[in-house]
Amino acid sequence: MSIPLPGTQVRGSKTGKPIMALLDLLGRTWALGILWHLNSGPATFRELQQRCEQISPTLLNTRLKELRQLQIIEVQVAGYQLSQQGAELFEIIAPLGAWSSLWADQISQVKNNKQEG
Amino acid sequence: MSIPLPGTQVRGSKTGKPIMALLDLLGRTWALGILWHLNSGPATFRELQQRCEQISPTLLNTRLKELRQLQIIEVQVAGYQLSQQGAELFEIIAPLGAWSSLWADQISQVKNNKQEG
DNA sequence: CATCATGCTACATTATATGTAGCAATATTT
DNA sequence: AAATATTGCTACATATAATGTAGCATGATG
Repeated sequence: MSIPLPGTQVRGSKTGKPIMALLDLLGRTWALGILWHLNSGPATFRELQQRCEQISPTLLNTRLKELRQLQIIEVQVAGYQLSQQGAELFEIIAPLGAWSSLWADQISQVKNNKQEG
Repeated sequence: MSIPLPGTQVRGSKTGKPIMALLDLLGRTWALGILWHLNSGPATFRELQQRCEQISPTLLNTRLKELRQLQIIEVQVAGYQLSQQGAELFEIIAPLGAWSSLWADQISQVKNNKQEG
């Protein structure tokens, strides 16, 4: 898959708008997950693999290349880590954690009500 | 693809944590895009297709089913629209718009510097 | 110099996405 | 009321992406 560089045509969108490039990038398997799991600190390739529940090395490497080229993550002695921009991006999506818990409660409630009624 | 119901095993993750279900869901092609484009108001199937740059009906329908089952969007007389929960989810990701613009600027700067040097 | 860990690549298999055609149902026009 | 148009979608063939396992090259360690 080609890198969703803002300003260029990306998967599913022809407009070149930055938001579309970003949504393409984040819409790829495990992209959000890698971001999420990198927030807990730098990690080597194999450790990141573990954090991401044994994601296949093929996919991990593909996503890492994309995220590096787009300057969301970077490599330092400590291993892969969020770049400054990546950290800012994480701050935006951080509330998804809390939201997802409420959402899970909500869905199970509805399920249970349906079972009861 | 099976529906990433929080509490169950989802694509790429075995833990069942709500956040992993959510990241799986949002990580599917056009899921974020549909959310994004629904924020501008309810839409019929064909109008939503247009907003999403002629996304194929097959994929649109697949995503809509998932998002409905997970109570992020709902269908009313006006067509498809964000549910209450969906609107809250949108509020979380809304800042991605501004972030992506800064990001695009940043990336093009670096590109230009490389060309110059 | 043997052993082990790391960061990957190769490759075959399976799962997803894309794109076009078109159908059934309802709404609209003539 | 017959013809036409629009809508919401399904079917299906093709193309693209993800998964999973094996293992190689490199550098560190005993």
